[in-house]
Amino acid sequence: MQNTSGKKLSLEFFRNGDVVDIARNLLGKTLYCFVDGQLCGGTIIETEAYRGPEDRGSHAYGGKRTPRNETMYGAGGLVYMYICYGIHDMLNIVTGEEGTSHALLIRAIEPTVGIDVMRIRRGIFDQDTRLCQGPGALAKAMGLTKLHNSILITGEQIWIEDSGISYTDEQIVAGPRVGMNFDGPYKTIPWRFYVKGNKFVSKPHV
DNA sequence: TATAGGATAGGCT
DNA sequence: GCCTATCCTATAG
Repeated sequence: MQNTSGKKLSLEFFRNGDVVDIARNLLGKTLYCFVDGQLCGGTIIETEAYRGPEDRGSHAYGGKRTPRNETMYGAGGLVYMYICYGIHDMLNIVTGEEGTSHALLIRAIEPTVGIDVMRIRRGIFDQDTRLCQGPGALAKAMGLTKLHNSILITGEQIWIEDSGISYTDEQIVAGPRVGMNFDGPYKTIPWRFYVKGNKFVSKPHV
């Protein structure tokens, strides 16, 4: 087992504050997963916020509640996973108090631990920047699937640590979220955050 | 019960 | 840049 000497983020981190702020604050934190006996991890460098019932882009838009998105209504700190386009698993973290439905999507990390395992899972051996570049790729590299839905982000399988990395406002880009196929203010609201110039950020770049 | 479509990624033109 | 795999989910009938 490799060193993960940072401070594990508590449930309070995800329960207090606005999902948009939390998504932004996660940049620079380290995501770890221990799946199939393999430890993988990396620096979070791209996130998106989905702000509950008001947000047209959210699965919980208008207060919609179905078996798929039920996890979003749980207390902050739960992992919400679902499949997109029938192929890609997406890693989200629920925020806020129980009964609210805010969540953030982790879109990309810069791998630092278990890179060899990620290469095998992804079948990519010559371009490490692609290993976790995009939400579907990230989940695959980390070994995460919808089977991990509704587990805690503070457990033994998946957690986030503060390793002391922080970015200034000038190092963070806030732009429109990816894949918003509808009209209205939430189509372009700048709730996608990423580290400027980082080679591991997913396309499209703003 | 049927069917349209999606918070993507990779390969091809 | 465009195309589509692939399949679960939501929604309508």
